Amino acid sequence: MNKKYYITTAIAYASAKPHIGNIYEIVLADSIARFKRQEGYDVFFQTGTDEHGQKIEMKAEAAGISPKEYVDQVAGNIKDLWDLMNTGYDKFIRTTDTDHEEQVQKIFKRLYEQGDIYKSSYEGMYCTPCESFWTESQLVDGKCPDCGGPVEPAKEEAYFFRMSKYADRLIEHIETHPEFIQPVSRKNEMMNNFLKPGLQDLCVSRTSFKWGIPVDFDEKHVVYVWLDALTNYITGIGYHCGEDSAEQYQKLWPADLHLIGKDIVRFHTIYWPIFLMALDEPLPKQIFGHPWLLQGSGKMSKSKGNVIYADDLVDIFGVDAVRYFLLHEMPFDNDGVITWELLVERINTDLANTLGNLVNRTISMSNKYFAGNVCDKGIVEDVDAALKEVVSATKLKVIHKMDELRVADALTEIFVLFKRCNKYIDETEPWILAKDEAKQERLETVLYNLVDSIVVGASLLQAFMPDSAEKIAKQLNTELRSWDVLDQTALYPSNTKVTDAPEILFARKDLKEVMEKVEVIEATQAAQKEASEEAEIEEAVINIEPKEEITYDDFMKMQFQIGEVIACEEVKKSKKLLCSQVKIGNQVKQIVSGIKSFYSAEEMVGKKVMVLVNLKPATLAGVVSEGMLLCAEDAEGNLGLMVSEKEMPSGAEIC
RNA sequence: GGCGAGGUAGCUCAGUUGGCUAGAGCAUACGGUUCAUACCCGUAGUGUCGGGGGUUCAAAUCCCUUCCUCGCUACCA
Repeated sequence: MNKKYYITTAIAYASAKPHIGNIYEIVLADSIARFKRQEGYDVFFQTGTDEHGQKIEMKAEAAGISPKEYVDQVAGNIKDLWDLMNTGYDKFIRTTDTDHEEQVQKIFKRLYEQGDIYKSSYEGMYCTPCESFWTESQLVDGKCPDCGGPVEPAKEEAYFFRMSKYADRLIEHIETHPEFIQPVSRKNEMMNNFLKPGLQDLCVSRTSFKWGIPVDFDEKHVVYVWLDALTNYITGIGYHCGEDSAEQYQKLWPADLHLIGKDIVRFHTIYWPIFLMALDEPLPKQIFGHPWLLQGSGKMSKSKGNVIYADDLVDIFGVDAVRYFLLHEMPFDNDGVITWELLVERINTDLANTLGNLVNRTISMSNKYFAGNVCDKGIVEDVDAALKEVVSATKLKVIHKMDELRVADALTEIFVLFKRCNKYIDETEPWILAKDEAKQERLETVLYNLVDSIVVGASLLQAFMPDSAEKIAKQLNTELRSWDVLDQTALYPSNTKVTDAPEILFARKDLKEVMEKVEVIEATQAAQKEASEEAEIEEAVINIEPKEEITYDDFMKMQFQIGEVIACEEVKKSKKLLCSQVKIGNQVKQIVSGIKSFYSAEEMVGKKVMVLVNLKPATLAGVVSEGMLLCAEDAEGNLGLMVSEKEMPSGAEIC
């Protein structure tokens, strides 16, 4: 029986249409899966969607439909995109699948019963989109350290997972399995920032929203998104909590590779392994946190309006060209860049010139000289050996690169083969042979060698560009070769007739024409963005969790006054802090605030702002702060200083 | 502030344990060729290997120092 290979992608969050950066992951996973399959592994490739959480609940509400209707829609879109990219996954799991939900409930209960999960309460700042609680000290600029969005104070009864119990075992595992976290720089980050300082218990339930998997023995609670989402890797293949798991699970688990974005490395390399330890299941063999695909100068985001979507790319360039670009341009541990210029350049030079033109010229010559008949006449010359050497050695080179997940390098190796073919044409000069009656058989042999080599190259290309590989084989009227003979040559059946009407595999693109199409796309996007912004303005209110009621006396404890900023400078050791000298009545207080990204030190001077005066002084980044400047915060976390509606003197009490 | 990664041809990067004239791809220039999607083949480059100092017969490669970029993380009343 063949060795199994279980590969997964992260499940996509079903809140919006994935952009090209998200598509990278599925294409990468697909290529690895296809490659392993080609190598003879019994591959299982799982992907899917993460469909619970407050953010989806809110989006659905805004759209006026139920959360389930909402995620059905988005999950459908995501699946369509995956299919558009020609990805051959074996299972598309959705966290709203009933069998998944059922298992998550069982898992939660089991962990609770064995004491790994305990009930307590949580008090802190909550970030809705991330569904995460943060301590005041974790906040960045008063905002969510993950997404930079606004947080609001919240307290809730919650279940916690005893992470600390398993921390030592995890540290040991990571240290004895250097391949576990890839690339290694991620491993250092996890060890230094989370594991070594001491792992905190993780809150694993929520009561603040309903759209999640209910905790079946405590209905107020729904299961925290990560415990829900991460377990998809086992529930999707038939893990049965507390009883015998399906045969499929026995065969496939542990996973050979979890392919994820570098932003969720923490959840996959710390929480997920610990959940598995608690369930007494083996850990996945490897977790690869791939880099991002950036557009031009910065990370793509909808708010910047610079999002490139896969379907637009496919419209212009075709599926395989986009796959090629994604796989080729993404380096191993740095972020990659995507621009229209690069896209056009890459596709023209590699796909149209090197590969497409090679196939085309070879077929044309076969037709022109021998009516399409390709025959091995066995008239060998020295140059043939050099070609064959490269062709037969490529397979091994590709294997080496793929073993290290260096997909881009593997592709490069295959293109070395095609380039060698082009060189071979120059060396043998078929058009000169054609003029010499005596050289006809040599010419036939040359063309045979070319066709044979191209078939090898196309077969190697299959995992990365399945359609194109197939098309090439079809034009050469043959089948792609099986993996075990890809280090051999001269297997093309002699006397085969190639197509007499070679189709252009990859058309050269004119940058100008492409940019014209891009302008149309961007205009459409801008229009959509404007429309959605208008819609947002109408609903641009912010609801925060109500705090506990206070008495008038409580209120009177706080002293608010108007203060005039008379001097302000940046706090050197900090990225976000401004240090202001604020004149309040006759005294001057030094106040540090995290508003550097919204106000410059210069523009602060002269402002009359609202100050909480009697706050206990504290030291921030080595600077004493004797109060607090009050700000309002919008949905994006932007801060606006509170100022009086009428001109008021410094020191005026606010009551 | 802590931890980590990195600064090498115009661009993207490779450079094993220090060793011959520092490499590849793309872009550029020139030459060749015409079967082909104005394509292919060849040649040529240019680089203070971030700056400074040191070890060594010899350093992009080791040590020290300094500047810059990036990632994670902390503080941000």
